[in-house]
Amino acid sequence: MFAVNGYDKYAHEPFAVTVDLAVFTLREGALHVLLVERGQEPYAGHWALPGGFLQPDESAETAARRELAEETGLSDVSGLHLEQLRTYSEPGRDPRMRVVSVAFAALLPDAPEAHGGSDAAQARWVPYGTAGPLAFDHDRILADAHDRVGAKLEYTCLATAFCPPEFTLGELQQVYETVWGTELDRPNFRRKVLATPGFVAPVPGAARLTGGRGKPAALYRAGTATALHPPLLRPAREGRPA
Amino acid sequence: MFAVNGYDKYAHEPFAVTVDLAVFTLREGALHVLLVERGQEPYAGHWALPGGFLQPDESAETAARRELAEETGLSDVSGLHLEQLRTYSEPGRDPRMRVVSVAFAALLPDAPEAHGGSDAAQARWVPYGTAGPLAFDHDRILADAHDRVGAKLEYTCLATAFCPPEFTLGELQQVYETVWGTELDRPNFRRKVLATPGFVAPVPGAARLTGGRGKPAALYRAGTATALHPPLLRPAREGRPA
DNA sequence: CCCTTTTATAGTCGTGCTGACTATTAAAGG
DNA sequence: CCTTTAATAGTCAGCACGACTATAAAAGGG
Repeated sequence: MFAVNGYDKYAHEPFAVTVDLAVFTLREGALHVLLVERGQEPYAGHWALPGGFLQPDESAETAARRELAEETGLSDVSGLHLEQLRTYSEPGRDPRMRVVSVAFAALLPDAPEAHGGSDAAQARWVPYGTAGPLAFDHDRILADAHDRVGAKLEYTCLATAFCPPEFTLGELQQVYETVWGTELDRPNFRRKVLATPGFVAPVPGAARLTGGRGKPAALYRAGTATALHPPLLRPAREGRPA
Repeated sequence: MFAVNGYDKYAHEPFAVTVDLAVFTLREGALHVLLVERGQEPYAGHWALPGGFLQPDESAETAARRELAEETGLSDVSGLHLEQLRTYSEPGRDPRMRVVSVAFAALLPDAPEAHGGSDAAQARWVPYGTAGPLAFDHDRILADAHDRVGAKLEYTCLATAFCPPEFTLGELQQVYETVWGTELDRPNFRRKVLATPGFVAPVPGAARLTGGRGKPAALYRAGTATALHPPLLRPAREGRPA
């Protein structure tokens, strides 16, 4: 039996607990999200965020990383950035049963072509914003994830999580521009990043020559810092002061 | 029976879902937290964060607000700031059973003397940091909540949630100083707050005269803005550049 | 081989936010 | 009436940031 005497004055109901993942990557200068196509009702044929049930012996973080490995097909997801977003628990969010879902955002430096992994459902990278209405409340979760990632770019070193181990400052700037949907001044961005200790570390003598048409760019690695003091604020939108 | 056919390839286990609340207020210039004393094992006699089980027909937010009303004894908690922190789901966090807990932070402008509410367990305001080891993983939850609140003071108008409907700029400054544990320059704080449109709105002709010894301070209400652009950054600690 | 294009990198200049500091005003208390 | 206390006003320098210009180093085309 599930009930335990003397825990609280309320009898407690059991809930199904799932994890849902908003997995972001940059492909060809555009922000992409990993989606799976649902094969069953409800929302059969709709796209949804990858996810699955929490198993008895694992935490939500462990389950999220397991699902991430399964859906992306990557063998090693241990170094990837995975961050808990929030938990969605509205009673009607799954029409069949009561499901409480812990949502995560994951950031990938490069996108291997998605495949179903061990699941039958196919997974696909979709440009952010082009997916039609997603199943359940996944539109909301995805929008919340995008907001969170955009906000964390301002005051953390999160942007390097989108980049391969060695990257140029131009690639790092593209992360900001793509996620924020704005353009940044290149010399100013460079000055700001280099002036922040621990944000990036130069790779001595290395330069990216592959296919570039202009002057080869110096390569950098992610530094040891995690926070940005002061933050790298995104440009104020119209109607917003300062 | 709880299982539903065809949901996913995994058989899913049921979990108990609770909400835990880190309720903060300012009493006599010090940050206080609402704690309850446990009467039963495990952790009998230890202090713990208030909380309880999620009921079948309510979301975590609804449950949190219900618990907040019960534990504080306040009749109207609808205007209080309540914010989801994150979800704690490590398998061993409750020694008896598998419990997934959605943690919230709540901010109160003024602290009514706590009482047990409808619960038998007594609730008490405790200065932040003075409580001994809390039950379960509640020390971690409380520390996470404090971090979150401190960080959100920087870039949101959250500080007004600690203040009564009408407050002075000195009281608002005390919120920052108390939560951050630092002192701020009064003229500079004033300049910054007044220069941020929508942070506070003056109450025309009103001044706080009660008991004050110096010049009476003008009264303000919370403005319509929610975010601070640019943010009000806390002073850099030693060893931290910029 | 030169010239254009492209991209990275270097530097300049002015504005505005901020920290540190001083001065003034308006109350209470002895 | 003078001191104390706290709020409010104002000053000044440093620096971060936006906007902008200039130079360097590659590829490509005639």
